[in-house]
Amino acid sequence: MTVTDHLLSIAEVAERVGVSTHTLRYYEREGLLLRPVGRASSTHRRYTDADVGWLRFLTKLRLTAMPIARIKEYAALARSGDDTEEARLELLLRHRMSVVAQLDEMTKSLAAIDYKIAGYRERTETR
Amino acid sequence: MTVTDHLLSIAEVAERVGVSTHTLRYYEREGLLLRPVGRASSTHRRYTDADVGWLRFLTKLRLTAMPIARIKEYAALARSGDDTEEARLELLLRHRMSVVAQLDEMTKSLAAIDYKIAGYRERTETR
DNA sequence: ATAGGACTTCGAGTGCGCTCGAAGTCAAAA
DNA sequence: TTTTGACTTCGAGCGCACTCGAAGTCCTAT
Repeated sequence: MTVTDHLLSIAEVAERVGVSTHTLRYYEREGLLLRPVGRASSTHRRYTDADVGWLRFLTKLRLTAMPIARIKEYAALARSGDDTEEARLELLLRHRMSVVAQLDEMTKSLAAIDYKIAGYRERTETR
Repeated sequence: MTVTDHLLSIAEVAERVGVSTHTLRYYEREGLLLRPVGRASSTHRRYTDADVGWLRFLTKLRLTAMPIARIKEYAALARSGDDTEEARLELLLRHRMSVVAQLDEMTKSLAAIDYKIAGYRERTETR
């Protein structure tokens, strides 16, 4: 918390991170955040830049199909201190394998789709 | 239907296509197939090579996150004859855009994950 | 001071894509 | 011929990740 911290409302964070305010509250309920979100006057949430940074990373994990439960594990490790760094690294490395596999499958599927498209193109343009 | 056709049971198709027999029946119920699956003795399904080919392509559409409903549209077009080829081409082209976008987002996410991994590596290996 | 809108919690509802189970039928091997 | 196990239909159930709505509270601008 330095002087340069912008504390953001939930709506501002939703816009910056690209999810709904409902989803932000859901993630918090599920224990996916690294620490309790600050509150203005003990009710309205106030997010730090660090919170936003983590949420942005979280959305990348989701985008690469990491289940909520796995992200929860990762967040729990991160909350448990520095001696869980190795475990976190291993978790990310395992996830990395899955992402590479997904990219590979998608790329192969794209090739099949392109092949089909080429077929239609031939028959459509020769008309 | 040539002499060289291997008619396959649902279990054999499930194995070849990489989905469960339950899923195969579900796809059929949902109207995702191009034509009625043949039957042995009017009960047990018998799939042709063409059926398997379509199912393989169908799984690639699913793998690239095309919703069941869109696949249903595509199959309906394909069933409606040759004059829907242009419409099918457009559908596939639109889907292609989405696949490319997904690949791009995934690749960017992978970069973020790799960046995080590199950070852990530094701190873990310098110990 | 007051109005209006953004925020709060909490539980319930939704949509998608399967996945399962029951109850029964069929067919290939011994 | 009998048995075993793969097949059939049908409707219901499930898991995931949100998404929504109700009912109430708080902040900001006028």
